[in-house]
Amino acid sequence: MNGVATTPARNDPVTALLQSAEAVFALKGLSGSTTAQIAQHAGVPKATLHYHFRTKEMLYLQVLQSVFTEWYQAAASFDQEDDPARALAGYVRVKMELSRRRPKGSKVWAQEIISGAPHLRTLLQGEVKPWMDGRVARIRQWMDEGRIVTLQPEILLFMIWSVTQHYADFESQIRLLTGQSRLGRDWFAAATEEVVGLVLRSVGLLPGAV
Amino acid sequence: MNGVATTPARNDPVTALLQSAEAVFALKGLSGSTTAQIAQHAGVPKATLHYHFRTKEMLYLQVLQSVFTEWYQAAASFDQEDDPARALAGYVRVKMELSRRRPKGSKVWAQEIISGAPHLRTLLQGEVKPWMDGRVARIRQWMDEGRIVTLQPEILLFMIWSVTQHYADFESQIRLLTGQSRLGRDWFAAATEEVVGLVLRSVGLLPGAV
DNA sequence: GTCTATACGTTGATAGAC
DNA sequence: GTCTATCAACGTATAGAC
Repeated sequence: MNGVATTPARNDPVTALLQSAEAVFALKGLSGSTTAQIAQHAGVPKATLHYHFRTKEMLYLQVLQSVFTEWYQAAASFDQEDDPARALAGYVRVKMELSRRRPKGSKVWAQEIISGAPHLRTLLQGEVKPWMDGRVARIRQWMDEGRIVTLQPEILLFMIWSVTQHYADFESQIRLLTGQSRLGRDWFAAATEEVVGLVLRSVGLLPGAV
Repeated sequence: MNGVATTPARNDPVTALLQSAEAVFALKGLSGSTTAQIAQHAGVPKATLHYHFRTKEMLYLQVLQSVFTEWYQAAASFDQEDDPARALAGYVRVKMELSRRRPKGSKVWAQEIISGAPHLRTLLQGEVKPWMDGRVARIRQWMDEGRIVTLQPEILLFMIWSVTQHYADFESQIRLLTGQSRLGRDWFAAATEEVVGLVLRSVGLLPGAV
């Protein structure tokens, strides 16, 4: 192909097309990607793509939806702990693991948001917003109980999202600046624990060294 | 135009084209943007674009270079203070201010990185990397002197970049989740101080509430 | 369900008048 | 320097054979 790392195509053309679409959309976004690229990457003719997904946009929406579903399930880890340190650390670790395991999905999401989120408006308002409001209430309770410092809860969530997704979205920059050919599992594990420490200290958990 | 907020065109076609290019590239990236869109947004015929910038890619490179130059100058604030709290707080404030003032430039940069940074390889290795190495040395010194907690310095820089640029790149998501039609100056100022607090606490500066 | 062939609009870039 | 007109290449999507 053309700059797109080849992924072995599954026998199932739908699965192969979804995977290939995620890879191609991650590199060029919706409007910059072509159905020819996606089809070639999946090892099927263009017409097969248009048979299973009526339009390029339909395929794109399915990729976005799939990424969101996985993120949404991962977010459940936030609620499984009462202790703020455990809840936040767990959430950060899950998000970092998703950045490592599915960086292309994160990149598709990021480019859609950067482009003004025209295809995510309803998803953000209908599903992400209510989830966030619930988490905001919990964070506020921790603050009221004096368990974490007082701040605008949304800002904390934005920090966690931006820092963890950075390791997926800006992976090429990180690689170039740290001189790695790819972000391996060990490096990622070490970075994850550093990020956990940063996040916990940032809300006043963990003792500072000063 | 088509989803692109109209910016009044300058009399100077080159300036108008650079501004319009930044706006259009921010929405669609290099391959998703068309010279027709950029020219129309600037209020000039396509041929005028190709007269002043030989190819679409040349125009794109000038936008990227311009964004980098501004970021690089802003980064000087990092060195003007010996005290880590002042240095870090100042750097965060400058980066947040740039996210507010020039969000489109940040978005162009972000999409280029997400796409694998094919046009930024030399810039990142030749200019950003050396700058980072210098800053890493300073951070390490602060750690050795026990003024901040011990961590991988690069991770701290990545956090500052991701958190501050998030307010430019993911602005549409933030707007939808916080119910604002745009991120105004006052909201941004408040968010900036929250972020400053998060960053300072994350390295053990500022007392935690716990 | 899968493919080849193709319709038909859009694209980057230029030619050439002013 | 600026514009209108134009072109060859490429884009999405479909028709219709197997």
